[in-house]
Amino acid sequence: MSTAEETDGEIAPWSEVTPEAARRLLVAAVEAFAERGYHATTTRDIAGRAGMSPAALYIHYKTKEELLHRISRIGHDRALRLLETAADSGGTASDRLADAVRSFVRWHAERHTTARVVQYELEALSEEHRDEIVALRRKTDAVVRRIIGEGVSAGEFDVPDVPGTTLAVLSLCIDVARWFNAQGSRTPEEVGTLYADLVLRMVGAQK
Amino acid sequence: MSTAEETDGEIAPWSEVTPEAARRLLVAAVEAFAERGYHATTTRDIAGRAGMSPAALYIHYKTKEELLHRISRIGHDRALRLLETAADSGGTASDRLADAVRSFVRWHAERHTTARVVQYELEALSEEHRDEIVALRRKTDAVVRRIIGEGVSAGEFDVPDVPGTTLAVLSLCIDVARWFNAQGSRTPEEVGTLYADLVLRMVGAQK
DNA sequence: CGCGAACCTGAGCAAGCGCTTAGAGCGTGT
DNA sequence: ACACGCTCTAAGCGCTTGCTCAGGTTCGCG
Repeated sequence: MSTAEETDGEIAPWSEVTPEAARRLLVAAVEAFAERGYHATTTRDIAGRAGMSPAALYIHYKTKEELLHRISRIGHDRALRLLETAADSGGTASDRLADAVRSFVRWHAERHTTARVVQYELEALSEEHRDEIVALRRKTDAVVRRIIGEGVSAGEFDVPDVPGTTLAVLSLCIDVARWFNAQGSRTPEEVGTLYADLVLRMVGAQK
Repeated sequence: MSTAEETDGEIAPWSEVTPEAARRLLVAAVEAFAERGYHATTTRDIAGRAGMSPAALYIHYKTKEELLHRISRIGHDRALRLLETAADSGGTASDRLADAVRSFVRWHAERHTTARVVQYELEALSEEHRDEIVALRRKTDAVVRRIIGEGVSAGEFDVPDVPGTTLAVLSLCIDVARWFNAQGSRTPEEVGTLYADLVLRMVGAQK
């Protein structure tokens, strides 16, 4: 019926999570958190989806919150790496910004289940864990701001308010996780391309 | 210490909610839902904030979910009216789109507490209630799409993908509720102005 | 004054929550 | 052969949850 590897219609990149039972629990938690939200999800539901008893969860994770933290941590790491790869590739600022937006958006669409948890359940984290995640988000922000700043310096972009525009660009991309529907008519690829174009317009990139 | 009327630093527009005790409960619920989320909020917390016993809540509302529905309904009505007012005012499509975005964004920033509940707690609603709210959202979408469509017809805008761009514009505005911070450096007015400019760029409006 | 309606509280119920514990099953090293 | 460590379960503990209900207070109105 459902293999542990198949979620969101693609191979789930949870290979770093071992052993296999811990990964199954984590994937189940992602699905449950995305569907109902962290607080509305019970540990019994998570364990059930993973085909285990409720107690099995606590062999691999100390608390329900630790599960959320692990998910959030891995997701943020992945998203940040996507952006950094695009930012460090060669090409003009326009190329790099378009690349960054395209891959960032594609990730949020393809893996919207994960992204929803990663982006919208921050407040359910403990204080220390939230601080750690917020630091990752600031890095994300810095990467995009740098690209836009370089585009302005190079005369490629026309942006009166760099921090504000950075915020808007990231906000636009992140919100894809909220509305994207796999049953909808747009593929992640299409949304990525559309958004890259829109963002280039926002920064007044030369054609 | 805290009057019932003062929330978000402005006069709360909950005047349609009577009697006063029901309004106090509703305002308390908005605050609590915005802070912790619907599922993490207890009826005891809501009643406590309103200075009442837990049982008092059930004199004015049948369930906790009814409270959420009332909040969501009123909020969506208000947001939709803001957009319609801007859409029906005279002027070019650019003027109307800028107006719509500015007031819509300003509302999401000024009343981000309410907006957060309105925009991010849809899934906690019962099926019928959610259907009702989704219908309002479709209306919202239609208003913005109409403005953009008219701008394209008039030759004011250059938009290859009208539905996609509409989605992106609304998504951008709505997400303000998530990140806006009253303690931050930007006023709702400033964010509205910035966003109106960004959106005009997105639709390729003539300068 | 007295009556009824509207409003609110204290106490608490049934259900469900996160999490714990005792112990069973089983593959592995010696 | 056997003890060990790892994984998992059945049962359930203590607590909190949404919600109820019997009863008290307050008020407008005759």
